Amino acid sequence: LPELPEVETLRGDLAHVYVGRRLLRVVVTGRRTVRRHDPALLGQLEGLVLTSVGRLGKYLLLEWDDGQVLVAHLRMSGQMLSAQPGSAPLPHTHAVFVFSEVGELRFVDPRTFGELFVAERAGDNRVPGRAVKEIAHLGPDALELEERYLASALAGRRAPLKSLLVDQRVLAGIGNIYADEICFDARTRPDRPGGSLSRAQVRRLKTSVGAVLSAAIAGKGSSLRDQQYRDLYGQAGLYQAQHKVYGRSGEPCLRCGRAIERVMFGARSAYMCGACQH
DNA sequence: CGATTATCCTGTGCGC
DNA sequence: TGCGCACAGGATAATC
Repeated sequence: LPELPEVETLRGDLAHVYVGRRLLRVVVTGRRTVRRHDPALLGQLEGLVLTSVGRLGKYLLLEWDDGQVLVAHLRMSGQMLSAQPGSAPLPHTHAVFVFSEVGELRFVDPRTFGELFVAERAGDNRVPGRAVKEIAHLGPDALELEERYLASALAGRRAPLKSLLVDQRVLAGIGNIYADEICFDARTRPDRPGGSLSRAQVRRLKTSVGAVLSAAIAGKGSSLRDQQYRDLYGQAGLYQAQHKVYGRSGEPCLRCGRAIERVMFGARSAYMCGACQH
């Protein structure tokens, strides 16, 4: 399940391989992959040179030399894979981008929740994605989080902290796995009302957001048992070995030894230690 | 605002 | 060994 660390890992690899290369051809075969506009619009990118690869939250922003932006979201099962032209495509390959010199970029997505669309940049482009109106509702990127903003975003909120952390309008980039890991690192219960955190707890939470996400990026993201996250080269991430709570229901807390529990709220679950998270 | 439910979808892994 | 089904959850919308 790609969240910020996985998307950031992919962003770096995409930039490394494809920036400066010319897009020769685009073929979209997925019926649902481009759904905000006519899939044929992707054809407008043919002949352009990729100038940068940005990221806002879990959205990838591939910018071209005429100002267009190809926006991509992997959702649950999307993958972007480099491939040699002529090699056998994986099942569920929905789009293929053929580049000069460096081969193909393939969009593979079994569950078809992922999407691609072309946007026009408009206005402020200092922060990647901010000039794309389709994702204007996103809060600040979780890696750019400021303590003052976090404090104001949580103030007065009765919703569970975890619900706020995974709300992309509040903060962009955090999903189910890292919300649990961040709450554990901050020693804060995920089911606490967001507005109940003290100033010191907000500060610690802010630190944990940065620490957990940075460590996960260093570990090239998390690949769970379903292996749905793969990097550009088809490799699994490494950070799952460092998960402290996610998926560890019943196993001992690495801090205090108490069994990790799984608590439900709404239709979603959270993993936490009932002894050292307050 | 918040809580809840549903929708999209396929691979996996469990119980029987 | 095989079948059926619950489950996984990111984003969004609808309803109360």
